[in-house]
Amino acid sequence: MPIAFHGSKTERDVLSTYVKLVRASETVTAATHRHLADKKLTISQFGVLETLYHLGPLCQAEVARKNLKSTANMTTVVDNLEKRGLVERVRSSEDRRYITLHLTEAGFQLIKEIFPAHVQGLVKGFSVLTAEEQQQLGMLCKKLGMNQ
Amino acid sequence: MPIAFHGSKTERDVLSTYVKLVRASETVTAATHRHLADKKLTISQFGVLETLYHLGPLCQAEVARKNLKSTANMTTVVDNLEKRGLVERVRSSEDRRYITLHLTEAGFQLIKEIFPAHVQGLVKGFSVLTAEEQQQLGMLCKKLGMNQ
DNA sequence: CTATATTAGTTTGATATTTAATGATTCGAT
DNA sequence: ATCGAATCATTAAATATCAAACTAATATAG
Repeated sequence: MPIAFHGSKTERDVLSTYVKLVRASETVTAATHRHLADKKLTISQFGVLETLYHLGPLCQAEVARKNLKSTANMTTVVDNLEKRGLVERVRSSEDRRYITLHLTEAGFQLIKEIFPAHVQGLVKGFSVLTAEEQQQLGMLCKKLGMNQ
Repeated sequence: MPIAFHGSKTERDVLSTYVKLVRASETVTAATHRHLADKKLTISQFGVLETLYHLGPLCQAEVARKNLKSTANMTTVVDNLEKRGLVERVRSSEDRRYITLHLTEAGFQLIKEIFPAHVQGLVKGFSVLTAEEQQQLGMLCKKLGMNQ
């Protein structure tokens, strides 16, 4: 017995918009990260490498915040990147609670090599929208993301 | 040594829009699903219950498709829902490859109880946008999601 | 100064998630 | 009628993910 949702129009509209938002995000993400499999990188690992590539050495908690992840999760992801020799952990001498993450030479070369394809994938994924529509989408998403 | 990204304007704009899209999706999702912790439900478990609640009994592969997940993942999530007595697996007699998922009475009561709060959370999350902006956002996301 | 609070990182325990391989079943084309 | 392709579900192995509890280090209030 299917139970159709009989909320108000506002509620039905919000549900519909929400589903579209999540699907758009996940569809574009899946498509643009598909090429990462070739390099045996997960999306999370790519996120860490990209963060360090563009922002330079950062402590784990900061990388976690930028990637919307917990510090516990960051421990695991960094463990796996470290095993592969793509990042290095450096304990800070000023404040010994902090561990600064650095790209190794191998990590730097890898992210430098794959980042352009990532950007091209995004450009292709967003090409169904005009520049103006993309700008509009960004503005609306920014409002949503800043909330809470 | 931070490496600023020096792509074309198009590339920089796409990257910026993409980050906002993902953040919007994850921010709204996290906020609206926070109350699930009270019921010891994960987001994925909620997704399955909600799908069955609104569409009626479905086979696992169908539920997986609607939630953008793999069938292997669905096996795990359903295992955990079944352990708690919230769903039942029924092997189809017509085509014995299929397993139809049914909400149990307990599962039905649970999703019926928590769904309104879920919708209210979404309404609140989206309230930073006008109805027209939400409609616009949905339209743009739909285009993105349909691609690939 | 000392007690308390806060912050960074880890560990543990549980669930999620994917890919690849496998078994069971059905479909389809010859 | 049968062989091969396709589909559904499961398993295995690896990684991800979070909350909660914990350690270590620093900051702050009294």
